[in-house]
Amino acid sequence: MPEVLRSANHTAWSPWTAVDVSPAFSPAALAETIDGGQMFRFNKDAEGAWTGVWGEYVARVRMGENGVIEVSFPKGRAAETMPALRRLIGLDRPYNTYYASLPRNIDPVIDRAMHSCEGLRIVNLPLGEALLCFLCSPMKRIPQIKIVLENLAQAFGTEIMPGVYTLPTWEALADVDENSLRRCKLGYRAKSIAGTARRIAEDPEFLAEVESLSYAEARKKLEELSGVGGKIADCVLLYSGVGNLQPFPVDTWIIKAMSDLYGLKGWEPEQTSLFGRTHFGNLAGLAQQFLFVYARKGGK
DNA sequence: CTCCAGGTCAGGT
DNA sequence: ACCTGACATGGA
Repeated sequence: MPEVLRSANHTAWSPWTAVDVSPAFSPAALAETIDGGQMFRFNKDAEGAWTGVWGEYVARVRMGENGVIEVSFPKGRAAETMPALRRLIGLDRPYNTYYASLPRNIDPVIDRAMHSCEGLRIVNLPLGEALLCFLCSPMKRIPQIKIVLENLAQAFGTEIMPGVYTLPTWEALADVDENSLRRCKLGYRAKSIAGTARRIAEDPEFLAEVESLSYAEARKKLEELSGVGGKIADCVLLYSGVGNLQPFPVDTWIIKAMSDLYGLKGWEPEQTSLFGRTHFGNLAGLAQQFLFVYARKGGK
């Protein structure tokens, strides 16, 4: 974590402001929403507050009294950052309705998973940023993904506050060779990022087109990119909001959860993803996130 | 030392 | 259509 963020800098940040939302975040839900594998750019400090960067925005978030979250912004930036943060973590979405629409009455597994993380939301990152983040993700633990992305931000992003860097744009990455990417500890994923940067440079409307397509078509289009298979395409679409809440990303944790909790022994990822979308309908991505959290906590 | 991690792809049946 | 190994890096 950058030094400037480690110690409270009262001149740089607005006072903490309570944001009352419904449903309320449980502490677990807040942690899982902003720092549980949907996003990788929020870091927790010694006081328990997270500081995060997305797009050109920076914000701090913490759990306040009585389960009400509190937020703080760079001084003078509250007016534009508050609505951006609300969009990022889904505060203006009807999650009470979403929760009531999941099949918890007929499915005790999803009911238990939802109880374990009351208030969980799905984030809405900029599409290009979600793509970059999940291209760094295969065969890495979440802490390692966060380190690699911080390396990329410091090497090729923009410093928008002392010690705070945005992720590089795809335009910026198009000018970076694969070996320079490897120095950010990307390993073999450097090739995917270089290839994707090249494709987007040749076809500047690529991401705008993805945003205009249906979920199924958008998924297919993203899979044209190097390093993007079904799982990463689903993560990119889910955590950017482009696929609404339909995508059901299937990783090793979801394979384990669906095998252990739903009896889908030996099912392939594509089969499992279709099962999720069929069983949970157009909120499959939200159900997936509850199951992901539940599986990682060992079913507690 | 060995094993595995929010997978994908190329190269073989 | 399926199956298999390779792919970088770091932590347990």
